[in-house]
Amino acid sequence: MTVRVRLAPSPTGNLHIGTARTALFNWLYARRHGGTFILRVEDTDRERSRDEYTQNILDGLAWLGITYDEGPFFQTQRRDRYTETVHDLLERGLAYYCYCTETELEELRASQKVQKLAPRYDNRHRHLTVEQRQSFEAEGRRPVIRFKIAEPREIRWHDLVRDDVVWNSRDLGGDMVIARVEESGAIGLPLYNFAVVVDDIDMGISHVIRGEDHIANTAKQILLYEALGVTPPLFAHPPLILNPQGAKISKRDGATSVSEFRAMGYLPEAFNNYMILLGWSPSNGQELFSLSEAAEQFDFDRVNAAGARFDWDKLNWLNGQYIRSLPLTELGDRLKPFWQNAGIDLTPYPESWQQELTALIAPSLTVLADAPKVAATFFVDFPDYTPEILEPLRSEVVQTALRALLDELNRRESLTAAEVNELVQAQITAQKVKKGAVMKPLRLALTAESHGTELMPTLALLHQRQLAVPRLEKALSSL
RNA sequence: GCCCCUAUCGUCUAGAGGCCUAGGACACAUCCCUUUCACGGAUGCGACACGGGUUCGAAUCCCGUUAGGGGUACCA
Repeated sequence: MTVRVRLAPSPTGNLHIGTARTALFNWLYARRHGGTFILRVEDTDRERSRDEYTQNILDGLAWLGITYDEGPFFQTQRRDRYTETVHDLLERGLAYYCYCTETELEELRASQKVQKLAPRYDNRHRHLTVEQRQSFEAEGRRPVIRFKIAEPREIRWHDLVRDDVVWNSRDLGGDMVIARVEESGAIGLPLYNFAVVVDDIDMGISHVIRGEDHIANTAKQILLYEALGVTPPLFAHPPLILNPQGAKISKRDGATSVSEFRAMGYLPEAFNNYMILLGWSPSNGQELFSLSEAAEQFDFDRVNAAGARFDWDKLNWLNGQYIRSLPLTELGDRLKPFWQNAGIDLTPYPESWQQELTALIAPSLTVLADAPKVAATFFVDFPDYTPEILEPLRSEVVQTALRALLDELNRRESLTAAEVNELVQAQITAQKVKKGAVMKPLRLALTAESHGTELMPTLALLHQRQLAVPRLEKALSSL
């Protein structure tokens, strides 16, 4: 079977993490089976669709490295096909004009609620006479097109993630609206469930892979396939990504769109890896893998049917793993926008210095955006010394040792971390002090911080930029 | 309300009737490395929701309960 799958996002918001994972599952499945991955933008909701969202979705997919083989197609450019199909259904008596007003429908639902019944359309306009239609038209009512849903009836399909799913047509809410009608009386824009089916048929989609929230739509769509005389595709409904509390993930949960994760400094490799792990696992139990590694064995029999909670800790861990596995030059490149964002300009410094800095801070990074903070001390002339911070420098031996070190530093213009280490060691031996007694005061004198990146390379990097000597002098003189 | 889906450590998961004294990863704790933090290494803590069946035997199959999630549009 030729695999043709699609991602069908609607441009009513930024690329959502759930959509991204659906994209991933589609992409992996296509890759695994040598199939085709199609991108189709579902922009029939004209009130909510916006071009900037389309752009955000395209950018997000590109950033993640999720490439598509066909598209992007836009539903608003395929109106003729929908109109044609609506006419076909109308002619064959499978669809009809419904003139109910919004108010009438609201009243219907309200009374159903009182009777503790499921809200649904009662198919009241299914058999309108010509006279009734003309009278509604004369009232100026604007109709919609509804597709007839026969009841009761069992609809079942074999879901690739949850095996057999059974639905009764009774629970579908009555005859469904498939298209609006324009003021001129012409068929207007189609509604989601209908447009999807027409598109999936036209595009030869073999597998519909989408979130669990679409399960109810599948039953409706299968009916449409039948009406159009087409064998439905196979369906796979992976579960939703839940927030840490176990509910549907929302804006309140910190971040929901791919662009936000990008801005926070997550690597696309790590983000992809994490999203796949949320619901799927390779047979060998491997936790770190690339997209292509996953594609080699991805299948729905290993996709969990239960929803997975989003866990920042694990994402952070993965991101750290990927950051540390990056070649230094590559990590340096990826860090660039984050330095820039923090107002730090690295260009005046030698490549070698930049690279040593990158190597020094790499173990401390969880996300790329951490870099400016971790490396802050390298981009100021002097840290903020206070009497409390410099307290450990008051000891006579410490001062002697630091002065000796200062003299040595003054004599050398540039030092490597290894040379700094030797130098410090030599001074410690010469001054007959304990290393532990010197290291902490040295760090404080250099950075005014008690914790930080490895001290010897830090000193070397500071000295290369002529910052170490003045800092030591200032620290010693402000005692 | 009604319909559908789901149910293994705090979290993500392995587990397709005996291999399970339930494995791994994250988190957490302790120790080691490092006279800092981080990284890294080691060890530990920690789960089959509950109740009935089926079976010689059930985390695995069936039913029910409970809990969670999703849906219930002239949104997608």
